[in-house]
Amino acid sequence: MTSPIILWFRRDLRLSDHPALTEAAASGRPVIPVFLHDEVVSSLGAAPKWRLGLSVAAHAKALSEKGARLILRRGRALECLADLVAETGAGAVWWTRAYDPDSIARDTEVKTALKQAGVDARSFPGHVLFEPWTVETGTGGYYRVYTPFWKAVRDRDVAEARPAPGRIPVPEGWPASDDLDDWHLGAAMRRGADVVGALVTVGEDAARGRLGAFIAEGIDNYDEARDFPARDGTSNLSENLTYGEISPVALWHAGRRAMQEGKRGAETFLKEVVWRDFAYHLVYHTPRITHANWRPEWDAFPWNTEATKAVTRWKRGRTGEPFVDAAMREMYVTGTMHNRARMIVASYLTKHLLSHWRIGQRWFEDCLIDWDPASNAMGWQWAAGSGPDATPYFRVFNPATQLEKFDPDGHYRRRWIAEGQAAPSATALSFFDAVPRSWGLAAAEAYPAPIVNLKEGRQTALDAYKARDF
DNA sequence: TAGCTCGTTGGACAA
DNA sequence: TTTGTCCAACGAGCT
Repeated sequence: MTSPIILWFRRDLRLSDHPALTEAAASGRPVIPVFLHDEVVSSLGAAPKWRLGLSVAAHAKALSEKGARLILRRGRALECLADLVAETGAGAVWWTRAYDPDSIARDTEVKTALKQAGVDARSFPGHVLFEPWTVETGTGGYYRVYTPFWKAVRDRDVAEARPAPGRIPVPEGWPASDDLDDWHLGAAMRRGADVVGALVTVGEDAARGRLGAFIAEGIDNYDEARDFPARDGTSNLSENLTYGEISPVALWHAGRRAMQEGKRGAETFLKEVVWRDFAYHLVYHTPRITHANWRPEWDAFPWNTEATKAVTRWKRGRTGEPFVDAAMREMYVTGTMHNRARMIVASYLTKHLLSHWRIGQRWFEDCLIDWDPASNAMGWQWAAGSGPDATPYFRVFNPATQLEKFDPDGHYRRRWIAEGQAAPSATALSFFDAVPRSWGLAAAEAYPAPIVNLKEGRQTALDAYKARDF
């Protein structure tokens, strides 16, 4: 059989360690790489959509260097693929599996319809280390707690990452393709692409370089340095993992090798990679986690669901709480936020402001270039207390104490908060360049007083949590 | 099966 | 300044 294989790329924009591509290239049949601006892409937030555009461009370039093309189409996935099958005579449509509910709904529809039409519609692994149905508790259920999950997978064999195919067989002619620029994937990005663009690391080669640098310089001290937001102590690879520019398998083996070489922080790093898998494990087994309280009894909790002034100030980095504001500004300017800072702003929103985690989740979804449906849902529900984690309700992060502990020299604070500084840093000033004029912010203004007294806010939250009647 | 141990990331306060 | 204890109590997962 020599009919072409349509290789439908989604969040797997790489050539190496790509099981579907490897098998397609090895088949000898022509391969038609495709990326669709489909219903799932349409629903992305501003920053992830913009960042996706960069990734797609990089992937198209990488494919062109192999003599192939990335065909772009816009519309519902099933219709686009059915059209492409008809136009090219393709006998197969292959892709890398996704595990979030929206993607599963789309993929199920596609697979069913294509199979009915006699097309070899097939999905492959590649997005996670361990597919959700391959990890089971002793009684055959799914894991709800991370540590047992980690213990269940940490000693598993993971196949080595596969190199990119040396050659990708191409069809005799290429189907028509949209022009990526016409998709305007960055149109909703409020802050200038030039601001964030200078900070992103795009594409498979760059991601691999980033991993190499982290393994060489960062992983040894990762367990300690990762907690300090002003230090460059993390891998920063979430941005690349999100779009599949690098595979979790590549991270796994790099981490394992580092562990064998005695690098101290290697195991902590591996655990973080597995946390990402755990998030996909949860989203697969309990898809409601993306939009509803994982523990339904929390539906009775009196979250504030309104867009209050306090919520607006949280979004705009104007709470008067330096750690919270620095973090929210960091996210607005760079499209990322340090992990510890994510916990702190989430705790502040859901506890001190008693606002619903969905508000924060949506804002993150709009602002983060590394937005990921599984990790974000899990993280927000963990912070709020409604998630699959036995976090006691009295665990309330104190942003002031956290600042003392994890930013003792004030580097993070000064990096992002210009007000009150005689000579503000360029990064702190860049926030005021990035925000819309309608926000009416100026670096020369006084830094706002705290909108919530931390002690009172904590107590209000504790009282509300204690009074919950479930 | 019943019992046991433990739970990513904390805070406040006492000693 | 540092260290220990309590804040509650449940359910996951193991034995």
